[in-house]
Amino acid sequence: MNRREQIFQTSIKLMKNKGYVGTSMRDIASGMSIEAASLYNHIKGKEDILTDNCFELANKFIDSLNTILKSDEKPLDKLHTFISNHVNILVGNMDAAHVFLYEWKHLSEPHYSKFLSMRDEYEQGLRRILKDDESNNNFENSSYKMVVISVLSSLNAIEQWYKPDGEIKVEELCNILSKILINGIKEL
Amino acid sequence: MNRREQIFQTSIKLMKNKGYVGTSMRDIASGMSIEAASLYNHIKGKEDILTDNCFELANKFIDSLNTILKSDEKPLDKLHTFISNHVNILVGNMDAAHVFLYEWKHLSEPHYSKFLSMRDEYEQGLRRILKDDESNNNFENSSYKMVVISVLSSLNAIEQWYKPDGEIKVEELCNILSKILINGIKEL
DNA sequence: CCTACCGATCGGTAGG
DNA sequence: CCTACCGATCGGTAGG
Repeated sequence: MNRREQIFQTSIKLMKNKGYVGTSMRDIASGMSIEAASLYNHIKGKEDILTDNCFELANKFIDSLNTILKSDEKPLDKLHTFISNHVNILVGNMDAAHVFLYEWKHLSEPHYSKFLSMRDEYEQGLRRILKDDESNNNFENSSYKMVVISVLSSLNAIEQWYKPDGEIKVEELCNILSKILINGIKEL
Repeated sequence: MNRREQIFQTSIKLMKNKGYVGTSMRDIASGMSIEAASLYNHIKGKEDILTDNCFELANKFIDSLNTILKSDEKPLDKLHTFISNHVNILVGNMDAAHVFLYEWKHLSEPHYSKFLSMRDEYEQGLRRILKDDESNNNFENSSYKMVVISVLSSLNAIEQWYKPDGEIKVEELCNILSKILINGIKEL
């Protein structure tokens, strides 16, 4: 891991606890036992950290979505794959996911707008998958936004409680969440 | 509404968009067309705003919980009431709820610890209600934390998409969410 | 409710 | 990677 990646990892951990604005370059430097000025040999500025982190994850989610949309799986299988991919991205990037989920609003333009449009693309993708699954195409149009956000919120909540070293394995996690969510919406 | 309440309302709206740390006393003053120094005639400091907001909502949730726990409703009805109360508190305080949900980590001690213990109390209360409902007492002990947080996250997501003036009414919202969540967990 | 101001800290730069 | 430093802004106070 190079110096730049070390700075990112240190920053993300601090920002998870103190927020993006509440984490100073001196906090980050101190966490790496160097001076704040030295950070600028590896990154252009504080915003680099937030921007790179947010889009690295956003790209992973969008890549996953596009792979699913292009595949020839059956709709219900697509939904399973979507959930599984989403969970795996989160679990594989717990600290980064927290900053991605809760600090993106501090992105400056044009990143802010770009991020929002990627999030929208992702939500529309899940909506597409849900609509193609005929086992629940009987709920009203106005409910889709709610269902999509509810499902994503439940999945994203993993970041709040899941311990990668705990007793629950990732596969088990995917299975339980798939059951809860698919049962929940199929009879709407 | 007195001056203090106006300051709170202005602050909460700003903090929803820019975060607690990212919102300065000068931002708040500017939003009220006064000088920053004048704010201190009505509040002791910036922390007042966050602390009061977080505990006002925390108390509403805990009060709702205690009323339900003391009632003699059947377990499944308690669950319905819990969901309905939770949704109504959120919908009745959309801006405040956002700050409550995402800015509490900037609380200083002893408020920070107090807040966490209240959140824990609320989660344990929902766990109690779920356990007493025999229609889903068949899922494993280790799943409760996950189920509790998933349910709360889905409910809290309302704050992200619900428009109080939109086509979906609060009662309808409670009904749909009850269905999704109770269907989702009953077959676990 | 204001003017005037405080020490502390911010992100970042110059220069080595 | 450091020392030394910049202008801007922070939360907050004194005094009226």
